[in-house]
Amino acid sequence: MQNSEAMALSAALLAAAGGLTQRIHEGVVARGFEGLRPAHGFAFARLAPDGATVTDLAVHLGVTKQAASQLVDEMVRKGYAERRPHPEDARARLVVLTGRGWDCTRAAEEAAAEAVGEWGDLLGEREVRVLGEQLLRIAPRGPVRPAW
Amino acid sequence: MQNSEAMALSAALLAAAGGLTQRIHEGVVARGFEGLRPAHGFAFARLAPDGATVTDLAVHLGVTKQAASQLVDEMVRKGYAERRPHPEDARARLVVLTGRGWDCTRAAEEAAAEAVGEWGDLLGEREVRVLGEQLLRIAPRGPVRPAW
DNA sequence: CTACATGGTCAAGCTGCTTGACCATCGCGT
DNA sequence: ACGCGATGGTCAAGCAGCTTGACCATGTAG
Repeated sequence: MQNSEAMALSAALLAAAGGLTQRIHEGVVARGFEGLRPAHGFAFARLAPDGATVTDLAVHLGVTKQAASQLVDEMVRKGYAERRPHPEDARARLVVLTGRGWDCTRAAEEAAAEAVGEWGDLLGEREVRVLGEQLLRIAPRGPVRPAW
Repeated sequence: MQNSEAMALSAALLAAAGGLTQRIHEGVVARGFEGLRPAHGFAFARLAPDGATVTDLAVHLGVTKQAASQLVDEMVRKGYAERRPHPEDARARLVVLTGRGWDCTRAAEEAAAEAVGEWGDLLGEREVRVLGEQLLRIAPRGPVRPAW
C-alpha cells in the first residue's frame, strides 16, 4: 500500500471520528443536556457500570488526577455525578452517576444510534456490523485520549 | 441495531482514531520533527498542495483566524512554513510549506503507512482497502475538528 | 509503630483558544 | 474617480483546561 493511500485512509478515519463526536455531542445537547463537552462522554463511559475513583478516571482519560478531579467537580456541580465514600478504602471516594447522569448516558446512546443508523442507510446494516468488528480489532487498548 | 451496539461501534471508532493519531504523532517525533502537536498535522494537510491563506486554514480547522495565525506563527518560527505575499491579493499572505515542512509531511505519511500496515497484518490488505472506502463514505465533509 | 505508598485536594502557572479592536486592501456602486 | 462596506490579517487581553508542586489522610509492609 502506498503512503498516500495510508494518508487518505487516516484522514477518512479521523474525519469520521470527528464527525461522529460532533453528532453525538449535538444529539446530547438537543436532548436538553447542556454544559457538557465531548471529553465528558469518555468520563461517563468509565463511570457508567459501577462508578470509579478519581484516579481510575485519570488513568482512563490519560490526564493527571487533578484534571480528573476538576472534571468530576464540574459533573457534580451540574448534577450528573456524585462522590460517595468508598466502601473499602476510607481514602478513596467512589464517583457514581446520578439519575440525571444515567439519563444523559442514554441520550448519548440514542444520538450515537441515530448517527450509526445513517451509516446503515449508506452502507447497509451488514456492512456497518462488519465495520464495527474491524474497528474493534484495530482499536488499541489503554487510555482513551480525548484530545488530539 | 440496538443503542448499545451503536455505542460499542462508536467507542471502537474513537479509540481507533485516537490510537492512530498517537501513532502518527510518535512516528513523526521519532523521525526528528519536534515541537509539533497532532493539531499541526491538519494544518499541514491543508497547506500541502499549494499553500493557503490564514483564513482558509482557520475555516479548515474550525477555529478563529487569530488561532490559525498563531499556529502559523509557530510553524514559521520552527521552520516548517513561511509567509509569502499573495500573488493576487495584497491584503492576503500565502502560507506555504518549507523544505523541512515537506520532509515532515512525508514523515507523517510514513508513520501512517506503518500503522495502517499493521492493520493489514490483522485484517488483510483487501479488508483494509474496503475499510478505507467505507470510512470515506461515512466521513463528513466540512472542517476537520482537531479537538473533542 | 514506623516508614513508605497511595487517594485526593489545594494552589499556582502555562498554553491554546476566544472575543474585541484595529489597520490595510479589495471591489462594488454611483 | 471616488466612497464605503466587506474582507484578510494582526495585536491585545481574557478565559478555560490542563500541568506541576505541595500537602494531608489513610492504607500497608516491615
